[in-house]
Amino acid sequence: MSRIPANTIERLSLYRRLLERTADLGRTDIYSYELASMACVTPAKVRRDLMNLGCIGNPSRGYSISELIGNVSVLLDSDTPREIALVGVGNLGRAILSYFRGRRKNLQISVAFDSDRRKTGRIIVGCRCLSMKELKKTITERNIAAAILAVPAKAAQETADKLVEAGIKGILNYAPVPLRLPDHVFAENRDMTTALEKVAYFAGLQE
Amino acid sequence: MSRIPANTIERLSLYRRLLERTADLGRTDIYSYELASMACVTPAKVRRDLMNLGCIGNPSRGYSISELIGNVSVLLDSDTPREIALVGVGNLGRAILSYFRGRRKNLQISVAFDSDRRKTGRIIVGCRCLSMKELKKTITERNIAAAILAVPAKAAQETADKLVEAGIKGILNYAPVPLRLPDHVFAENRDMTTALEKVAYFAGLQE
DNA sequence: GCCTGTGAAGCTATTCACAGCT
DNA sequence: AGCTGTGAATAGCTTCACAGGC
Repeated sequence: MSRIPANTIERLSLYRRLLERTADLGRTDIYSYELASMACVTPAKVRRDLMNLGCIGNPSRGYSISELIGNVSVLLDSDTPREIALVGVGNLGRAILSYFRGRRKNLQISVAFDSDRRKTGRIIVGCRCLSMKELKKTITERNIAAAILAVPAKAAQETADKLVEAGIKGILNYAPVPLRLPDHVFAENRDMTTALEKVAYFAGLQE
Repeated sequence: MSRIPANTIERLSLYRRLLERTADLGRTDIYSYELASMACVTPAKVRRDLMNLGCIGNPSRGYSISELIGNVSVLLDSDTPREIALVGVGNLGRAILSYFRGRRKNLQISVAFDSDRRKTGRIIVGCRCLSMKELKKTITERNIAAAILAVPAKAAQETADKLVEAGIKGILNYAPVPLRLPDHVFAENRDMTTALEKVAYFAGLQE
């Protein structure tokens, strides 16, 4: 499989959602400048992304929407629906559960873990919550490759270590600390404090 | 003001938190490789970042922690405490409110807005929630420069337009759609769907 | 004429590598 | 000896710009 830039992967995820909406409107083809306008990026970027995806367009009709959606899906969706694990069912964890509830079926949070006895064994926002003791066995047996980490900062590293030990290959990290992980585990950090400080900084620059 | 890369700004936010913890342990100086290890980045990156910050280190002692924290604070904190507005007090909005509650005083969510009558006029997670009608006046009068957008996808663009009209200069966008904004308004998109699909993709690559 | 596909150029961020300092 | 500061090299991403197709 050829090398597709991470930024392109992110945009392909967005394109797919935009294209699904466009297809629902009855459109069958789309020009790069139209998709660019919807995604708020440049047409050149769209064409380069679609080239990386392996799609070819037609100068008179643009790109086939169904072909684009299909190719993105081949790339982003596993053939078998992917299970995702959530660790940490606090305020943020619950918001994440409700956010993903009923979205793309190919990518569902299918199990959650928390150390709080009052949460374990229950179903929270439609998701079974298990204890931390059950984490390794569950993730290993169900062959879960990706997890969302929504635990407090001080528990983040030890929790990440458990996930790695269980065989996790990717972590979406909402804790405000970086994770020390082996090279073969992918991490995406979504620290809110950093994001807010960045926005405040750039908001202040143009006064 | 010289041009500091966005990635450096993000790391400086992280460095500051790590350095505050280190200072609490009684340390007064730190080497680039130590800070790099804590932040999970390379020492060269740390040195380059600190150079951009305008800090100079000493080969025998490293960098003065208090000087680093001071310089980051000059850069990231306004002289007057910044107010942040939150728009959308659903599950995610409330999680964000509770996350930032009691953190860095210089950067506090001081007002929230929602279109739901049952929420407006009340105090939710310690934050006054006002109606959308009060948005423009409140943000303009209090000169709020940055906002967090946590509304459903279909309300995102119109809400962003209202924020821009009120004079907002930066938006932290949690809605799963891109925002069409004038050039002078900074946006940081934190779409969870994209983030999760990216992690799932890269988690799948190393199997 | 207006679109796509893409080599080449341009830009930005990261890393190398080493002189200079203590 | 071991660190910092930084020019230069590298890598990665984006944009240009234009040949080619409908």
